[in-house]
Amino acid sequence: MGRKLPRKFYSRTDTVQIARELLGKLLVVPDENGRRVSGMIVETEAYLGVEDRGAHSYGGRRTARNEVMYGIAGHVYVFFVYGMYYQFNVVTGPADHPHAILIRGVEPVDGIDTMRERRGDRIKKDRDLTSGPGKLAIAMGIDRSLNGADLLGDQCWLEQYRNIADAEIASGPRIGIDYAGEDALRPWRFWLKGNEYVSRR
DNA sequence: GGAATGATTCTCT
DNA sequence: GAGAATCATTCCG
Repeated sequence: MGRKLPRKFYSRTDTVQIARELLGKLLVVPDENGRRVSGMIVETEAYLGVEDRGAHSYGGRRTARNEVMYGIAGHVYVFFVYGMYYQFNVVTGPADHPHAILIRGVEPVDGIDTMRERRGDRIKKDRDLTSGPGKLAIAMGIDRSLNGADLLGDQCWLEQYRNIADAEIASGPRIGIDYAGEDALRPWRFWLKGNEYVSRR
């Protein structure tokens, strides 16, 4: 069992670099009985604050929903989209530097039976448990109650897990932000080449 | 107050 | 590959 990544990991200003480094880290969210449910991060996307049309904080937009993006690095930003899915993000950089990284895919490590229960019987292949941001939120038990949680606290956290070589990492445009114009083309999505739990390949 | 829409997924065809 | 599901949040008036 690893130990929690330090605040310093999150508070650096280069969010794109942090998004790369999140690959291979373990996301741990204990269940209601305190048992570990975890997955190795295999896909991330960086959202770069005020100058990124794809980000909720574009142009300095600051609302009740995205308030935690403006807070201390190493906290969790959870929001709800499409009337049915939660998205799990990690806040990076200094305060008032509203950057965040979306976790889009994890490979199940601990508590895979719990994940199967949460996802329901219709999920036949384990591959479909956590290969997408909405799916992994369901499987990991992520909802609104985690919004604003501290990754150095006990509700959820990240641990060192596997070392990833640069050659294993691929990058490309982010998903689902066509409205962002030029910024939709920026290669700020990262994933582990060939991993089954990447949302789209 | 009301209308529009989204950092998605699933189910057909 | 298209269309539905489904609602909190945002923006405008």
